[in-house]
Order: sequence, then C-alpha cells, then structure tokens
Amino acid sequence: MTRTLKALNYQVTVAKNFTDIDDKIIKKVQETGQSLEEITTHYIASYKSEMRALGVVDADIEPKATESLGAMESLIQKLIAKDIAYVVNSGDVYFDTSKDENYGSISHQVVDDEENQSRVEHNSEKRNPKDFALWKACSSEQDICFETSFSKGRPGWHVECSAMIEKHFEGTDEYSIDIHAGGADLLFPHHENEAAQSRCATGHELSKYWIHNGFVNINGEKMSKSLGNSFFIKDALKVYDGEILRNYLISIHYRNDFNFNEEDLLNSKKRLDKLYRLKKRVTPTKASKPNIKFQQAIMSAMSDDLNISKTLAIIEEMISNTNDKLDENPKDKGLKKETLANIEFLDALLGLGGKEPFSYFQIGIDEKTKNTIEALIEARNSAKIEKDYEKSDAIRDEISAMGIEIMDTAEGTVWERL
RNA sequence: GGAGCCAUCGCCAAGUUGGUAAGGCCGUAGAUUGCAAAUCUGCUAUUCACCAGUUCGAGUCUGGUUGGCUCCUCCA
Repeated sequence: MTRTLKALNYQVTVAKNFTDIDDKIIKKVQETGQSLEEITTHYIASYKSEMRALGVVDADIEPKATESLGAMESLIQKLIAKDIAYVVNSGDVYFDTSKDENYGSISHQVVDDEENQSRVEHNSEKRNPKDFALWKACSSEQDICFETSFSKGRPGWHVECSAMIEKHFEGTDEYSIDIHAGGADLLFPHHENEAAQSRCATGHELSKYWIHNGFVNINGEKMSKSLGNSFFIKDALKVYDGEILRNYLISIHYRNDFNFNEEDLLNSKKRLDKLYRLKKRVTPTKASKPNIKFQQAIMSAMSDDLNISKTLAIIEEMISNTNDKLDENPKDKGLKKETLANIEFLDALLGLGGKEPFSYFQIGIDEKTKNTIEALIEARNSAKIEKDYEKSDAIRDEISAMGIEIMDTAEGTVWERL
C-alpha cells in the first residue's frame, strides 16, 4: 500500500509503533533479569531485519511506548478532566464507554448488557462491563511502573497506540491520521478503543480510514503453538529467499485470509521465475521508459483497493507478449529497453524483479559448485558439437542430479537451480 | 447467545454501478528443439454451495438453507 500510494505521488509518512510495555515483556524481565530495553531492542532489531528481507519499506517514524509516556499521561488526564475516564481505588484508570456516543461505530459491536458477552468479567470497580483500562496501577514494588499524577503504574494497551499517534501526527481538524492499518482480529476491542479514546480526548477522529488484513493460516489451520504448526518468518527465510516469500505473500488480497502452504508458494515462485527469465532475455541493456499502457493498467488495478490479482494478470500478459515478440525478433533493442524499464517499474511498485536475473536463479549455490556446473556445461556442449548425444545427455543427467536444470537458448546454454 | 466475514474450473484466485465467467498452476494437442528444458499457440467452468424471489437480464440484489471462519476474558 505504501509503495502504491507513493507511485500515485502521494506524500506518505509511515509510522509503525512498538508497544514495548506489556505483560509478556515484563514477565521476561523478571524471569531473565535482563532489562526491558535489552529484551525489546533484540526483538525490534530482528523484526526490522525480517521486514527488510521481505522487501517491506522502512517506516519513517517508529515510536516506542517507553518513549511516549508523557503523551499517554496527558491523554489520560484530558479524559479524566472530562469525566470520561475515572480512577478507581486501586489506582487503575478506566475509560467510561457509556460516555462516548460513537462507541462501536468502527467494529459495529453493540455496547450492551452482560448477556451478550460470552464470558463476563466480574470487576465491580468498573462502571460498565465494556469499560477498559487506560492505566494499571502497579501491584508490587518489583513491577515496572511509572509515576503519574493519578497513580504509579503502567499504560494499558490501547492508550499506548493512541498516544503515540497523537504525539507524532498533528493531523487535521477532522482526523489525526489518514489510514490506520492492522489485523482483522484487532478490530474489536483494540481499534474501537483507540478510536474512542482519541475522539473523546481530542475532539476529532483518530483516522479517516481503517483497513484490516486477514489471518495467516497454515495448511488450512489457524497458526498456533498448541497445534504445533507455527513458525516464524526467520524460519521461512532460511529456506526461501525473501523475494520469493514476498512474491507469495503479496499475491493474495490483503483482506482475505492467507492460507500458507508449500504448494502455493512453489506455484507463485513459478510466476516470479517467468519474470526473471524475461529479464534474462533483455539483459544486458539500458532501461528506457516503461510502456505507458502497461503502467497505467497496473496503477489502475492497484488503485482499485490494491487489486493484486488483476495486477498479476497484467504482468503475465506483458511477459507472454514480450516473449512472443522476442521469439519473432530476438534483437529488438527498443523492446528490450522498454521491457527492462517495465521490470524496474515493477520493482519500485511491488518490490519484485529487482535482482540481477542470473544470480536470481543461482541463489544458494556456492562458487565452487558454480564452476563445476560451468565446466560440465562446457563438456556437454563439446559433445553436442561432435553429435555425441549419448555423452551430452549423460552430462545433463549428472547436472540435473545436482538439482540444476539447463536450457539451450539462442544466446547459449543457461542454467537454473530447481 | 451477540456481531461480522466467506463459499467461483482438480488446485490458487479476479470479477467495477446486475448485461452474459480474468490470470496462474496442473492437464492436454501443436510450433520450436538431436532429445529435453525454456518460449509461443490452441483446448480445458452454458457455469459461480443449495433453494426461492426481484428483473428483459443475477456469480453480482433480496429472503432462506447448508458448510467454513473470525471477534465478543486477560495480554499485546
């Protein structure tokens, strides 16, 4: 989405916040004796490196909850002053959902009686069952907590996000930010609560648009530790190149659930392979300007709620048209330059096709093996010239046993890793 | 129990305000090739879970049925 908006000439400021104060982190601090910062620095760094491997554009702003406590305190104070938030005896601060007329407008969840709740939480200190904690007073001296005017404690989850947004974005009279993204599972209560807090504290809406992405399932099942089917991006990155994973992950509309499985991944890799084979055919050359119709067709598809399927269909069409023309006229320099420009356009827009095409097909093969392969190909070509096909086929078998596929093209024999 | 999402070819998956089913994988028939691979071309859903309705016309709208999924407690 960021790349598409930028390609449409919007000025985009991307923020990703880290809620680096939470129960799990605090628990880990107590267990390991490491400082909170030591723990979060490690996870934030690995998150960033994985996102980069997947070709996700870096955020312009990366606020942390620990650096935004002042903003949280002032947001909560504003709400207390308006009697929309209230402090209870323990020192906890709750948001009174009944004070916000628009509560529920984002998730369409009705704020009603306890009977609608599957499991009713019994907290007599709350005014309404749907009220949520803005601030939690610390229970013991060992807890990680921060001093505020209302109590010593730590922020609730929802307020962390709202405060960081208010701190970094001035916004307009109507909205703080334009687009708020997140997983569909966060719609309620998290986004609803974020919106309510900001609306009540600032008098304007938090975000103009909310977008929610679907879930990732593994082979048709929800990813979970108890099912034993969970894995991390870093595990996948050990097996597959980041661009191949990106190509797969990007291939399904963001709002749909994503069913991760190896068969589909390999299928989508074949599509990327085709793009790179075309790039091989037009390399080396200098890129000119991308084809306008191609460019416009893709931008129009992406502008339509990021219609990636349509975009991929347009790319397929471009690839086969170009291959067709190159079959007819292999030396069409103008076409080669335009095609390379088309691929560069795709690299900027989708983060695909940016690698040197020959190396793309040789990812994970060391120099020594490469030399062996080259030598075998040379031997096979000599045998072919002598029309000793028995020998040349034997060599090809030997090469394919190494997991390498070779293809004889007009420009000579090239090889790819299977 | 409450709120919401989804169901299109063997598999993945598009489908704008209702107008007569994209694309990929697989399969298959060819062109090309010493043979392959790569590349190209043709073929592959009278039909969109099911039933009923609205309409000149529905995958697209309405009602219902069946099946699958998510959220509704803490935590982020």
